[in-house]
Amino acid sequence: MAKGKTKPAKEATTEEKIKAAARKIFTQKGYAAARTRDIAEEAGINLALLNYYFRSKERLFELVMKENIQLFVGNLAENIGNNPHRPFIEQLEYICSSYVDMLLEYPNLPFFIMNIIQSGGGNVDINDPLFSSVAKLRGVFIYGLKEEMEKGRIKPIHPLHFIANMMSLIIFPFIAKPLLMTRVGITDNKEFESLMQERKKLIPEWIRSMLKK
Amino acid sequence: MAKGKTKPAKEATTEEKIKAAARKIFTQKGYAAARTRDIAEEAGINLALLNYYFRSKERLFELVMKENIQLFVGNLAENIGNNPHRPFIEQLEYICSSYVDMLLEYPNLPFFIMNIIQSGGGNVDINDPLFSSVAKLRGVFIYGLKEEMEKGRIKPIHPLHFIANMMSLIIFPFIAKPLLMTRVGITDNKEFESLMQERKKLIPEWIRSMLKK
DNA sequence: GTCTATAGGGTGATAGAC
DNA sequence: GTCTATCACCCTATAGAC
Repeated sequence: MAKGKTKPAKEATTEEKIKAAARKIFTQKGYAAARTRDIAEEAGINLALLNYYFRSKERLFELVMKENIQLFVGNLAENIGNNPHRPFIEQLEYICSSYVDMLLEYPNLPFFIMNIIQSGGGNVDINDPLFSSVAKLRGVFIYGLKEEMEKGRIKPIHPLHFIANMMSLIIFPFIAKPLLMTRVGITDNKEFESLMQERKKLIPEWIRSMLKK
Repeated sequence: MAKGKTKPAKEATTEEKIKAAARKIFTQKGYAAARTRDIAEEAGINLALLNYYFRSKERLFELVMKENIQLFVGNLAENIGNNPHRPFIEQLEYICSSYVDMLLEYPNLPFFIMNIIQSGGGNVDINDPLFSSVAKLRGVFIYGLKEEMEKGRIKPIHPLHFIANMMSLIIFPFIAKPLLMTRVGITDNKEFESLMQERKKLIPEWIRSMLKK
């Protein structure tokens, strides 16, 4: 049973170490600024091994990229898609909460995504199935929004404004973190994180008040 | 009068052409991904000339960077600073309007700034005088916010949340433009721009409703 | 000032020993 | 599988002719 080529998954295998290091470096610096030597060093292995396991820098990047995109939109879209009948306001609360949690764990993800959107590393198609898994989110979530509008429960708003506002309030602080902190005079990282925790509750409230008639 | 070493500024001088090309390429791709060859080609000149006028890629970048940062925070902060007694709500409206206008003209600026914040090209000190010219904005603007809170005219809010929300709503849509457009099914650039125009009025309204007691 | 040619250094990738 | 050594290429920067 514990035979076969695949390892017992006890300790981190070399391949996994490289991938982990690649995720860290790529996510931190983007494709162009990241050097394979950095990744090798971070993984504590030789540069040649990187090309032994993964054929090239670009292949390695695309691997990391797809996993990052999955993180960024996949799980979320799936959860939304699986609960299509949850009340609109609860969907909203759920999204904010789980997204902020995810970003607290991977704070560099927004920069990474932004970087590839702007025409970053590997040949990214923004219409990739991965990205368009968000279509599910759009379908369900925007449908809920329109329903609320039609029933006259909220102020009319263009879907793009709504989506933009929600994403902005959730994601942007993580991108602008250094600027925000110096601007407001915060130096402690813990303080920033606890403020982000606050936003999990605050953002839905803010959005609700925006939509109030 | 029209003598001296400096040109009559009739046609674009070579130096200016290079700088313009550099701004375009650097702003679009960031420091690491930009190649001096791209810049030279964009400027329609030989690569050697780039090093003749500006000593190195890094010097050229720092030049562009400082001008971009100036664009991003300078003029705004100055205007705010020069009208410290304008009513709070008018400050807010003015900021949104002029910032969106500026971003419509330089839509890649947010990407550029975020890129150097994340540890981009030249040795950027985020406590640079240029950045801290924003201190002026902070000083005046946050003061206005606190005053409103003390007078009980708005709901209490942490200054970071307030600044973050304002910046988010203004800036983020320009960063996420491609994603937003596919998500909502917009293909025409003009439509996106006119939606951004709408936001000049909408954002202050949204923020006001957030702060309403 | 502007060009061609090339130096100099770094980066991704591979050959080959172990 | 893992390493050392090295190649081939690309990119920045400069030398030198015009």
